[in-house]
Amino acid sequence: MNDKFLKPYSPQDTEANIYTRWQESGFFNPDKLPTRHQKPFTIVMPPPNANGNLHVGHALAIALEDIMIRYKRMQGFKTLWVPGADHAGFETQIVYEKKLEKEGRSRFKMDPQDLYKEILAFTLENKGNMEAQVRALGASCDWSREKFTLDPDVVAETHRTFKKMYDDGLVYRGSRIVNWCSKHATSLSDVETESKEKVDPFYYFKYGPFTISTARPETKFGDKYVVMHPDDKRYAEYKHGQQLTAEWINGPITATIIKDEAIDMEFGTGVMTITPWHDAVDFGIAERHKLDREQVIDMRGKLLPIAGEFAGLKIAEARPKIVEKLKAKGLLVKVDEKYVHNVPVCYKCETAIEPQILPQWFVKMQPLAEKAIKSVEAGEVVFQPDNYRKIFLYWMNNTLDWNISRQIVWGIPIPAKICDACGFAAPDLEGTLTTCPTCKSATALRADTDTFDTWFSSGQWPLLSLGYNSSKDGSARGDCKSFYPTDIMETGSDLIFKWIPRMVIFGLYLTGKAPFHTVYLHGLVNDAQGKKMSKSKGNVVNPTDLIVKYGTDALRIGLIVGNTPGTNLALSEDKIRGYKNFANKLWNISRFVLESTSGAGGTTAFAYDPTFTAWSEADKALVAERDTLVAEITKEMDENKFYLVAEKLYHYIWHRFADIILEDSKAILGSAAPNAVPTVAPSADKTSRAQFLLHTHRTILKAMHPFIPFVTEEIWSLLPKTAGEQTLLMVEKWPTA
RNA sequence: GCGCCCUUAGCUCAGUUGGUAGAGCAGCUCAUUUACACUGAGAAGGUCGGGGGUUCGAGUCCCUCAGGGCGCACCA
Repeated sequence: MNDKFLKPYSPQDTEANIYTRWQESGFFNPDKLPTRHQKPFTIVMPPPNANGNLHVGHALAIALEDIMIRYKRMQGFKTLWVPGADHAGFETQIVYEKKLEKEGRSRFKMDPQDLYKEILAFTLENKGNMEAQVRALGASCDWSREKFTLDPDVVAETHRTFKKMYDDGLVYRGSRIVNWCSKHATSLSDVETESKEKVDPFYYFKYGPFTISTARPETKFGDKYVVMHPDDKRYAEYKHGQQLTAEWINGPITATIIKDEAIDMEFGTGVMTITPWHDAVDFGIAERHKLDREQVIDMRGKLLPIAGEFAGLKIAEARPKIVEKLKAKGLLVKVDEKYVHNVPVCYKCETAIEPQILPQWFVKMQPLAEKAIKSVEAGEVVFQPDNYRKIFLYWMNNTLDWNISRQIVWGIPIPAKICDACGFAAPDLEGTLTTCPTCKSATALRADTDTFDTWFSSGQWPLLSLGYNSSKDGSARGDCKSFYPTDIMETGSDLIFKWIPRMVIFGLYLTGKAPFHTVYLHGLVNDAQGKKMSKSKGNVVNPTDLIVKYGTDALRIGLIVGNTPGTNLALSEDKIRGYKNFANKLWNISRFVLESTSGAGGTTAFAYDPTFTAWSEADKALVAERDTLVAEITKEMDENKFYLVAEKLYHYIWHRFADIILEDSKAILGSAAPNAVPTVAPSADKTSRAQFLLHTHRTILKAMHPFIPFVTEEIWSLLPKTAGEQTLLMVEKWPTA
């Protein structure tokens, strides 16, 4: 028996060495696996943001994906787990802007190219840091295939997709209302906004013969359309298109009556004026009736000249002054001081979103969403847990065209030319357009300075990370040839909107195949009381700290047990400490098994015999019990019920194998070795029990390996091997009953 | 407003097609030069949120109420 067993198991002295051994074996790379590994099994890692440290949610994701991969690898699949790093466009730019702010700098005063270079350096530094943390978690991913979301081939392929979609009529440039964050000075997609409850005064004003109401008087300068429901009997005397004069903020205005069903007759007075430039509903009404639209607020949140004496003021300052003026003119009817409503805010800075009409690139969603719905309804993609299927379908049935232009530098540039003279806009991948094809102007034609929404490229990630290349249609397409479609997409449940639908859409659009057959969604990792971790509450748990204290194995299994897909997990340090004890228990079990089956002076009394079947009566029952367990957990592994498997194995190993079977074995096997220098043959009962311990010990190590890879691999390395056994446990066969 | 999820032992959670309630942690009582104190043995602890229904039988299926969480929403 190896002397290492004389000391307690030390994860700190073991894990890094084991990881090196795995990496040097080459087995993370599917092409280097032994020949029994033929059928591909693929997971693409959701690339962690390369802008900071991993949090404990990442640790859960890595643990889950690694369990899936290690299990399948042991079963003989040709496993590929593609690691990645995300430049995370908008998110990283915000992290960097905060850093600039602390240094008293601002991106608005910087040359965009310098800013890009600085963020790139920052990201590359964090990328290395992030990768080291992924390794520390034991991830058996193929680093030789690692992809960064700004790698040149990723950028080139994203550009080609943009062009293809434009050619197919699925991408267009349009002046539509978008979500504008005036702090970050960029537009945002609908999933990048949140709604927040606000209490504001709600004003009622006289507008010609009507009383209208609003929470935003500062947008009302240009309002010249009065809208009411066509069925509203109160206003039946007014006809659609009829004109009338109304006294308004800066003098009389000619107003036009519009009848539209978007109006809620129950709300307010049932009459409103519209501001199409700064309100999505109003924009919709204006679109339907082809009405004029005028900008009132500029891109930094200040009033434009249309506001007359109020021009140049910020919204917050202007609002009370405008109300004051209307009151003085006798147009203020009443004010509800406490009007509760939800306003959209930027999901990062909580600045109120100012809708603006901007020329941007949009993806036409409906035809793409229809394909995704069909695919999911046909069962080509299944969700774990199943209720996310409903959420997915609801989302796909209610799509709006997707704005993919961002006014930030950190991202993939949009390869397009825009003509400021005639409005021409089209992709120009090679940069060959120098004069506008429509109006022939050379001076008005410029390159688009915007970048893509990160999700435009991330949505293609299963393809991009596998080297998909649409320009070589029909020929070799990198790893996509053998590994696409992938098998499982494991990610956080919050990405059910932001990411999953886009991957399904792009996969179907570009290849006709959904990018994965299973979506496994994990929940949030909360603190021990089930409260969300946040910096302000001070309850954030850093995975690296836990690894240092308890070892990666303890952290991994602590994150898995009691964690069902889709539901949040309460993580307590006690739990992880308990699993550190478990790793040590396994260590001592190994020591006992080796000691009690080996002879004195290093001779082996009982060598592991894989073909042994002459079980004693007592051991037959134990073999049957173990085989039942193996059959159960194999089924549960196939169903991705890792929480059940981990718990069952834990219970069997500790409370059956160690507490009962090992204790009983002491009496059967005698004090230590049966006979160092055998004078009589060991009894049949002794042989049977010794073989049972040796067999079951190996079964336990193999079955636990996906969950606690380090300690099981370390123990495996200390076992005397029999012919046919692999040097590394990671490529041993998964046990069979 | 619409939708989804949750409510089971002190705490955190399991409980597969309906068939006599489970685990981990904490707590309690003992034991202890043991493979292992990173330990063992034992006991205790729940009318499964309330009410109603279906059924021979409901933690599980249906209805309803209450509490908690989350998501979506263009009532100006």
